[in-house]
Amino acid sequence: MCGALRASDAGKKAVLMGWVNRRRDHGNLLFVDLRDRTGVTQVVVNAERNAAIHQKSATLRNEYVIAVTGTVKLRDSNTVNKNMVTGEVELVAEELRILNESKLPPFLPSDTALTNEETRLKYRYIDLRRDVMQFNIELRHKVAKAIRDYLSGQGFFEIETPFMTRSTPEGARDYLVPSRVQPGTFYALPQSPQLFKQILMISGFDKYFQIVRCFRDEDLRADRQPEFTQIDLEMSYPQPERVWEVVEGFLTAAFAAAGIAINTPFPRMDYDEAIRLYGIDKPDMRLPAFADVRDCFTPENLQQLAINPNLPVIAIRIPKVGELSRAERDSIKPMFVAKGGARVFEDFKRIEKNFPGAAAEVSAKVAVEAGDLVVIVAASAQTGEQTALLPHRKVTPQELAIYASAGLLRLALAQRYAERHGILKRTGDPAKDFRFLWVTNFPMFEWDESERSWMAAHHPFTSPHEEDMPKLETGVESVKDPQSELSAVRALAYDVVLNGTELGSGSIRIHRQDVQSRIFRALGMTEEEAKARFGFFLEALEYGTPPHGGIALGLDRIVMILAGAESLREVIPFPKTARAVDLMVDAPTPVGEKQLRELGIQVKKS
RNA sequence: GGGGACGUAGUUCAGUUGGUUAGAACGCUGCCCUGUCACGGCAGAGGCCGCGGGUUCGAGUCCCGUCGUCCCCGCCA
Repeated sequence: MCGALRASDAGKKAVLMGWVNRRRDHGNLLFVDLRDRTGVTQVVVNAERNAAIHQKSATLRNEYVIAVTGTVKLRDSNTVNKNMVTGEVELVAEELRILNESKLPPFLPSDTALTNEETRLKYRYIDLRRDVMQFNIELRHKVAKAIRDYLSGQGFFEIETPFMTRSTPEGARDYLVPSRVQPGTFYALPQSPQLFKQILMISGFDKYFQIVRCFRDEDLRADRQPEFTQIDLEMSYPQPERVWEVVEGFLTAAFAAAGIAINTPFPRMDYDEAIRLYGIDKPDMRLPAFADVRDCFTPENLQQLAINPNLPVIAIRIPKVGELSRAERDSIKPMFVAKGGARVFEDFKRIEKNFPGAAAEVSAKVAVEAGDLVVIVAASAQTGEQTALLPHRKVTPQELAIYASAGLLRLALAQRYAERHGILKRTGDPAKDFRFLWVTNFPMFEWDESERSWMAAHHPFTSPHEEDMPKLETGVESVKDPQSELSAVRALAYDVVLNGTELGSGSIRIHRQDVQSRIFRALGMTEEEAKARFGFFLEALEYGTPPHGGIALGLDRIVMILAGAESLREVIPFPKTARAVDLMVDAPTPVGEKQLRELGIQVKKS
């Protein structure tokens, strides 16, 4: 291979095949950098030594595919290229075959400037030849293999589940596949193999995993593709800690495959605590938590600052930002996403000037050091009285609005000043800091204001905490009652978070049919509705279901972080654009009348 | 569904207040060159300024619409 030859190979015969990466023509002496996925080796063609090959080599162009037979030669010391692993040797061409010519590609794999994504995606096969993409795809393979090997070693079976399955319209929108044999009916592509893996537990395969494609018809983001790969696993009889142990085990193996050692066990944090300290359920632990500094101010201070004294006053500290100009400080307010009466009291300098006592206490509480940026987020004094909405939550909706606003600002500030403090820098930084975290004890239900109803926060197969079970028995009206005790039910659910990215989400499942029915009832589903949607599953639960639980992690996201990439598209060979289009194959497309007729489908002409 | 950024040569970009023939670098083509490695030198080709409409004596530049790519909010059990 083109990355294989070393000084120790000098004198040997070798055959290299690959692409012409670059050609340097010196007249009677010509160099060809020959590239394959392993690297680049310099081929030398000398007119004096072999006129026929020299003549042929003059016709070579970038991206031609060639085979070169020759002798490996140690380079003279003054011509060694220290930037190449093969730089101590070169291949002296004795035979040259042009295996295929190439049109001039729109961009070259060896280009240093990155072409726009539209062109890259249209000519993805050229783009994938670039060494970064070759590295990322190889990394993806290594990570997936390490996980497979680890889980197999732990006694897990990899078992396939159907791609053509049943639509269960909850959660994300389904991709649908029309049935020809039964016109008017549709399969759905799985959003996750959730019910199948639970049924595999009922079937006696007590440790299951699958590296599996999942599909969600929702709008895309840099870290969200409509089809994506999950490391899906389920096991019988686990405590949450046992699932976490397995995940920590395969992540250790996966990161080791990328040459990175990580520490286990991962720290754990309650959902409520994550909200209070970071304003988000997937905190980035590389940055300091924020602090409630309400007590640092006197009631008079708060009044003068027009801050609501009954709600948290959050101090955000971003380390090592350095002195900010007046203009920079003024620009903080516009980047703020305000929720529910939250405001930024951005000019901590002004607070220092006008309220030196309070400012000193705040500085002490958040442990300010020279060059740190401190921003205060609080509710304005006009915020209404705390309503009794969700009285059973530890964090009230008004408090949540402040925490969430502060959480968004914290990340926005950290990203803006990433270059200065170096903490969130993703690319080009070899010394990477990986902070894993288990977030646990999520609420079982979330209040959906538009539906005026409680919804399952994770999914309806998640087991509630044993001691919260009685709170499910609040009557049929409770699902429509924002003040019902449902708000206090905690789920045996957990997320694994890395540097502010949700890597995966799992739970201990419900294994008793009566509990499952109670959850459906609590969600306002009648027995008939539940039966119509999940009848097969409710029935299966009745035939000796072992306690079970599991998790699913996003493989693409893991590889993205390991690759230091900003987008999933950098670690997926054939990704889709923000409008869910494949620019290379040009999908989706309209289909012909005949195909539609066979499926019994009519398309509305617009 | 909403907000923002961008679209000029094959590629990455520049293009002033609306004003003559739209530029640079890389790439490409030809010629020269025996130690380069992002080789070098000389010469050259290459443009529907995303598309459509408008304003204007005159539009890459201003206005309206439209298409595409990217980022964010909503959405993602």
